[in-house]
Amino acid sequence: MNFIEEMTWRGMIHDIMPGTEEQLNKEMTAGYIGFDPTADSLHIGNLVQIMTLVHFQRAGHKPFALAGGATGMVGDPSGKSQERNLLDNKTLNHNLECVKKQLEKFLDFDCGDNAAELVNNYDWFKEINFLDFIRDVGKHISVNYMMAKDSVKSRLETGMSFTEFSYQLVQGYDYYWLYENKNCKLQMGGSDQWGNIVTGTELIRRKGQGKAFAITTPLIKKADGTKFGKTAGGSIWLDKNKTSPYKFYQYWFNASDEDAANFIRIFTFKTKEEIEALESEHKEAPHLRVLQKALAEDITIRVHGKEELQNAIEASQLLFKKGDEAIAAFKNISEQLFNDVFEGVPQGEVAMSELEQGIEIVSFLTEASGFLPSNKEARRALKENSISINKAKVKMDAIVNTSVLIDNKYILLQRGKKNFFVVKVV
RNA sequence: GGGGAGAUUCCAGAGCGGCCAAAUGGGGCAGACUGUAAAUCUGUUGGGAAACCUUCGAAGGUUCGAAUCCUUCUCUCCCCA
Repeated sequence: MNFIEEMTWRGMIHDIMPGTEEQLNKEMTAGYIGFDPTADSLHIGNLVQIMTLVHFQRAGHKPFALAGGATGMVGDPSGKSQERNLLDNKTLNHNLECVKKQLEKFLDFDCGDNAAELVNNYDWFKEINFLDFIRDVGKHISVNYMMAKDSVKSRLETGMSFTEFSYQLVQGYDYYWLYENKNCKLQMGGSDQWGNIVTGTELIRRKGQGKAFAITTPLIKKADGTKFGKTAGGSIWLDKNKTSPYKFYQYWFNASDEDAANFIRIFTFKTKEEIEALESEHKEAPHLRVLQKALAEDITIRVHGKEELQNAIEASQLLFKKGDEAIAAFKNISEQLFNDVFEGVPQGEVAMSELEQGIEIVSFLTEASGFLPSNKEARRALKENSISINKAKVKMDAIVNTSVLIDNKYILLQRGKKNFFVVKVV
């Protein structure tokens, strides 16, 4: 199966420039995707592009991952309704380093002819001065053409700086440069990048008299219409310090049936047969969530490794066990495992001396442990019957004392099904 | 430079000088139903046990009383030059 076929059945192709498939079938082709250093970590939205590059490499082509040291300084207006604030150089460089490190984890940089390469567009842009750029590059692209782009058109009402307006030319030049210097004939990216990519192929056609191609991936959507990769707490990051492996695992595990079926095609390398088998298994016994499980395991292991996955699974099992079973499991846990398992779960501390005297539930939930922000919130939660201590629901008038200690050290607090909090007694 | 519009609680968006901690929708959280799913229904969504306290871009002022009136300032948007 070739690259295009692979991408097609996985639902990862949104738009493709005519002639692309012929080019890919003809020879080993170099292709690239750009990543902007807007944060100090990539998030799971970028994972689509990463997977695309990996598929590309697996199909025998040569992938380039471009870190946008230069484009990051300008700011891509695509999909943005407002002018963006520019990052200062220090932040930008820090972000760039972090992003580079993450990208290196996914691609094979040492496999001969089609080994992946990492490039930074700042390396060629730092040599270019403004006058040369507007003479040699700007001359080939008309303002009319640039204005016709969606990213520009949609901003005509609210306004847009010259800086952001120029963005497509800067990105276009990247493509041109890679075409000239690395024989790169394909650029891929999210569907919002189509305009920018096409400016590049246009530049290659006019300035380089060459032919270059483009593929975009669809914007990933969830069935309920909410944004993919975002939770109330923010993005799901690939950096485990920003999103713990436990949370990361849980994000995928909690995917709806419909989403899980789409995600497993996009974010794993499982074959069509494997996926279809999983799907029918899932249909037989939906409550087992085999689809979500397979999805979550596959991605977590690739991003965080086997060990972190194990911890995430153990934490999940422990936290979602029912009643006595959970407590039993909890009691047997070693301190080491406890720390690993609950790394991503918020924690607080309470003094043993206080606990011995007994603490009224409301103040235990707030001042003593720091689980909930205010007494009012605590009362509300108790009224809603949503608070559990060690998996058992508690009432408004409860007094917390040493009798609820697990292993003489911990208390597991919980609000609702999914919000956990560990109190360590010191 | 000239003219106009606006800034409200997480977001959008109402808001007669007293009955406004502030309508409504969205989002969030929780409960029921489940499968740690979706859909649906219900409750809740500044702090305080309460009296009451702190909030409606900022600072002053008028008033017994201001998110609502006045002054200045800051910021945003639109139109004209």
